[in-house]
This record gives sequence, C-alpha cells and structure tokens, in this order.
Amino acid sequence: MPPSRLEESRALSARLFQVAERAKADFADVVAEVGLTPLQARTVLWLQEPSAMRSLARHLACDASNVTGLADRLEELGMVERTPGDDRRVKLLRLTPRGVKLRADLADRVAAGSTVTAKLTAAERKQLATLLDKLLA
Amino acid sequence: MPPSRLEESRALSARLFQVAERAKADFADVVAEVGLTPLQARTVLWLQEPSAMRSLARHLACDASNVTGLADRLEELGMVERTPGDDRRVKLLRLTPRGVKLRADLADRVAAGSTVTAKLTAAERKQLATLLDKLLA
DNA sequence: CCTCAATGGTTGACATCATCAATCAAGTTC
DNA sequence: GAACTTGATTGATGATGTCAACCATTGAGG
Repeated sequence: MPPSRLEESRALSARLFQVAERAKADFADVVAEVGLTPLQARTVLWLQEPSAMRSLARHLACDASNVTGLADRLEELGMVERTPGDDRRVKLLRLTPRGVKLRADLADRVAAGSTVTAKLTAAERKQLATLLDKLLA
Repeated sequence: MPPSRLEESRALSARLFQVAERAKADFADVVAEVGLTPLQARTVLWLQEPSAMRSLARHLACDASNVTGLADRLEELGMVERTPGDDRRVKLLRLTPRGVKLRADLADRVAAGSTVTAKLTAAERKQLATLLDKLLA
C-alpha cells in the first residue's frame, strides 16, 4: 500500500474511531440513567430472546468466564435468570419481567439519545448506511 | 422524533457500533503484537509530543487517577517518563527513546492493519470521510 | 458399550481500567 | 493573606477481561 494510501486509511480510521468514541460516550450516558454499565446494557438489549451463555460470549467476543461474572451481576440486579437448556451443559439467560421492562425503556432511551447520527440529512444517513454495510460485508 | 425516524436512527447507530467494534478488534489485535493494551497504545500514539497528565486524562475522557495508574504501567514498560512542567503541579509524560521507536512501529502496524476501511473504493472512502466529518462537527 | 475428544459453564488467580473521595502541594484570585 | 482552584496521588471499590484448571455432559468412533 503506497504511503499516501496509508495516510488516507489512517485518517479515515481515526475519524471512525472518534465517531465511535462519541457514540460510545452517548451510550454510556444513556445506560447510566438506568443504572447499568455499557456491557450490561448491551447484554440486556441482546437478550430479546433467551440466549445460551456461550452464544452471548461469542456475541460479545469474550471469554466464557467473563459471561459467568456478567450473568452473576445481572442476576443480582434482578434483570436475568439462568434457565436450563435441552442440553444439560447449556444454560440460557432469560430476561426477568423486570428485565423485559427495563429493556424496553432502555431501547427507547438509546434510540432517543443517539445524537451522533442526528446531524445528517435523511439522504446522508442513507448514504452512510450503505457505506457502513459495505464495510461490514 | 417519529417512530420510523427512531428506527432509522437505531439501525444506523447499530451499524456504526458494529463497524466500531470491528475497528476496535483490529486495533486490539495489532497492539497485542507489540505487547500493549489498547489504552496503552492509544496513549503512546497520543504522545507524539510530551503531554501534561491532566491533558491526557481529558483526551481519554477519564479520571485523573486512571492516568496515574496508566502512566505507572507505561513507565514500568520503559515507554514513558514523567518530567516536571513549568507549573510545579504539572507532570509531563514524555516518550522514552524506546517509546518513540515503538510508537513508530505501532503507527505503521495500525495503518497497515486497518482492514475495516479497505473494502471501499477511493471515492467511497472520500464520501465516508465527508459524512464522518459532518457527524464530528 | 467404552474410551476419548469436545463442549458449556464455573472457579480462582491475576491484570487492567474505571470512578469516587480524600489528601497535599502549588498556583490564582480577591 | 485567606480562600479557592488545579494537578497529581493514594486508597477503596467494582467491572471487565484473560488464562488455566476443573467438572459434568454430549457426541464420535471403534
């Protein structure tokens, strides 16, 4: 990759990084309002349907033991419960009624709190979505 | 904000989040190659010039006490040193010769390892850069 | 049917990162 | 000169993350 191409790639990555930091900060602010940490909030949002703990670990790209601790804390908060799966090795994380309620509230707050994308016109948002999809392909 | 607008905003934020997660993962992989954590690497990259610890804390958007620990660890690694500022309250973090060398290596690796933006054409990268700048305005 | 490998989840150790409160030295303001 | 603010540190605490080891369970293969 020629140097000017490296520079361009670096500058673009830096911008993506900054936008991501802002989005992260927005998210952290919103989830703090409901007394959760960002990871806890991501987990609660993920659990629209009950999920195997191993599946959650893959989604979060972390060690299985990390999910043990995370589940413990969410259980202590009354947000989730562990239920047996068909396979006796497997435990499913399921939102409690309280967790379901909080998840709905959180989803609304997260959507309403997304200041990062609010600065674009509708056409620009569409354009950005297309570019991001290409990145994710 | 009308519901459809919320949905659109949510979908766009989700994509940004995913792209950011990929970029983060790429970054974490690259910095692990040189034996640093992501935060340590960000710090080393930031210290192109010596920086007051308080300034670094603002850049990283964290508590000043976190920077004390971070500086301790980077000092132990031989990457930085604390030097006095004009104001005797202030301590500057400065890269050691070893830190300067590692920073150059790291910058190259990070640039070369940016797979996230490699999928776009030159025109698309320009377009993305423009949109991201608008988000950051 | 038994052995072996793989899988899921947990435990324990450890490191990093993050906040918060309290503290002290230093600089600034009135 | 007193009061306030700032910068850095210390100590306590909690969350998050990995790694190794372990145990129960399932599946594959002979």
